Amino acid sequence: MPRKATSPPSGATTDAADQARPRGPESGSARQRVQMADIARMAGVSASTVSRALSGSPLIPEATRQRITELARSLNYQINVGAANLRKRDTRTVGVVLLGESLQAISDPFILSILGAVGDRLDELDMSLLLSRLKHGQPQQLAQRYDSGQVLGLIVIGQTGWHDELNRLAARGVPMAVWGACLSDALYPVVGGDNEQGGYLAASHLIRRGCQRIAFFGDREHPEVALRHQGYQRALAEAGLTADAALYLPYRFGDEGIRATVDAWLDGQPEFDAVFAASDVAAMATTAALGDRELRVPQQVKVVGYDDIALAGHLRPSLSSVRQPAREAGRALVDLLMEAADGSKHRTVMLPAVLVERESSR
Amino acid sequence: MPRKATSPPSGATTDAADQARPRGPESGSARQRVQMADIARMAGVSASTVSRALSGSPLIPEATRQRITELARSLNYQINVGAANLRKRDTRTVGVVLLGESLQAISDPFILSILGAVGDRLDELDMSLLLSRLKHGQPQQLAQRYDSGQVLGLIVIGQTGWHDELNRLAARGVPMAVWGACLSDALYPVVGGDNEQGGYLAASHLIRRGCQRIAFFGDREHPEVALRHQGYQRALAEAGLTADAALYLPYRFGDEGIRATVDAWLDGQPEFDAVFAASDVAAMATTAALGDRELRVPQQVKVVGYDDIALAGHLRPSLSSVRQPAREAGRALVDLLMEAADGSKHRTVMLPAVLVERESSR
DNA sequence: TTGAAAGCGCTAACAC
DNA sequence: GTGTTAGCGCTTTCAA
Repeated sequence: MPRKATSPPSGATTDAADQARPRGPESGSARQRVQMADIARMAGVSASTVSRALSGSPLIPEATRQRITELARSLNYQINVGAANLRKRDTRTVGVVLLGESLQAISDPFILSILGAVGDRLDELDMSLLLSRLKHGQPQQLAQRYDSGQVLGLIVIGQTGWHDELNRLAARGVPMAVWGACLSDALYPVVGGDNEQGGYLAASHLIRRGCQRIAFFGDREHPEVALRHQGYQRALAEAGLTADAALYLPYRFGDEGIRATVDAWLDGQPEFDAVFAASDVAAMATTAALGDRELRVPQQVKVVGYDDIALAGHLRPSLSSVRQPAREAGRALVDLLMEAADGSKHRTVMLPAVLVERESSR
Repeated sequence: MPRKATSPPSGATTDAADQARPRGPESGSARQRVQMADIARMAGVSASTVSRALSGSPLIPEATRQRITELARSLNYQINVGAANLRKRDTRTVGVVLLGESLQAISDPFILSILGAVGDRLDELDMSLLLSRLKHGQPQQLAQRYDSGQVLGLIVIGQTGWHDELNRLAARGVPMAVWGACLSDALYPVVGGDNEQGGYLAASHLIRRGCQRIAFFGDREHPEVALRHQGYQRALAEAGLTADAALYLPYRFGDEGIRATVDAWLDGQPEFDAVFAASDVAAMATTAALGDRELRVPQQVKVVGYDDIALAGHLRPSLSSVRQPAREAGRALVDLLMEAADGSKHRTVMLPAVLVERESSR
């Protein structure tokens, strides 16, 4: 009986090999996957040869390589990544961890655009992305994400409240890269925007537009926001203005109750002519709250947000914002992680902040 | 020299075990991870015992288990998931694949909220999430995501243009669950909103508000959108209205040029008094375009979107929208996947559509 | 150029 | 209860 090259795993060559491979205990049906030994048998070579052929080893002559590659493709064979990783003591999977107050922290569009950019870069490098979120209160979970050996390192998005744990990991030699503020005592590689400059740009722009009493919405406990606030203060100082404590409204990123926070603040009848919010989501909530009180944006109150999320241009009025380059951020995070994995000394990447002027501050 | 129990992996018991484990070829430094054999040696038991203890086998007496667990914790030991998976021929990782026109499809907030919900559910079940995106033109890549053996199955978000490939996978017995429309010939488990009902709710609401010429923005080539359009038509028919072809504007989800599309349509001076958009992002772009032409929402034109993204309530005017329950969707997707992996017959989950009335259609 | 054999870190029969 | 042994699917010496 003729043996077709593309017949399912079975065409054995020796009696010993002829016995059916034991089926797994799974209840499923077609769980049987073709594996390297099958290819080897069908190609009449050893598994080593198949392995070498598939990995493009120069030891294998082109003709053989072609034949084996073709056979593998026709069987839809894919190397078992787990087994290969185990043997090679290596993996091309990166752990991406979203840190936040709650699991819903994923809701900020900007965080997502960074995630997307990291994913794009990993795709380019033919690497995989293992995603997880962590909320406060379980610092050791971060290490576990690495210690279980599934990933070559961690890309961490968000650092507030995790700085110490991140330093601990870095000290242990865990390869990683963090999106956040460049804290002076960070032992880990950081990618972040130029927050001080961003704050400065936003505030000086508003001042140039004639604003004198610029409110700041954002939590200075948050390292990135603290820097934006410094830039804001620098711009005020340059203009001979001083920051009024009554114009500082702290709120946390991802806070669902942002609208209520803003409303409560407005109830206090503060005197102000502009708002600089530390995120676009907050700026949107603010604009909505102002509108409900018949305060016109930008005529009566000018608003500038932060991040320049994709939707910012689709708002009415469109939202002025300080752009953070998510695409570059993603690339830099991956690249710094790879450097860390190679054992290079850690470095920091600061990305430029650019003010995008739109209607809300016109 | 005294040997502390918490000293790093070394404290050997026999001469043979005393030789240092070979270091990997990695250039990094502290790559040496503690592993089961180390724990075993230090606890004076065999690796099997450690394995059993750590996995909570009833064979191991509580005291021993405690002792081993404690030792493992003190060394920050984590089981090597890859090795365990290989041996158990099992994995607790799920592949989540975002399908889209481009890799940037991740930009729609609603897709993200589903991703978040899937992540939450997987967390609850102590499973991991391997994320990847796929653009059109490489159908076989979807299968590869599974065949490489890293995941127990796939959760696929988006189905437009992939239906055949999805059916092919399902026929092969690949465990999966898909977010999309419940197509009649789908061989795979689907979770989706009640799109027909959603379209009906939106349109009949607008009609009740006095609208007569309701434009529909969305691509009927897209199965979910086609259903929403059917519901829209049903509502019109009930009211004795007919859909005017001039009031149909197709656009693709994730299209960055949505604003331009809407502007071009408006340039044609269409006669309309309402817009029902198949996504909130499109509804936002539409509202902005209308505003730029001095068309007041909702006074002159009422707008209803779809998805009820978190930002919808923060807009000015706040956006009426048909809510799709992302949280339930995520849970259902994971649960259907688990059923599929268990070999159950595939079923379909349709989630209710709820109209959230806000200012844009008041 | 190729194959045999060892072994990555773990789990599960099977024996004791 | 516990240890010994075999082996998950692959890669890589080493020898031919």
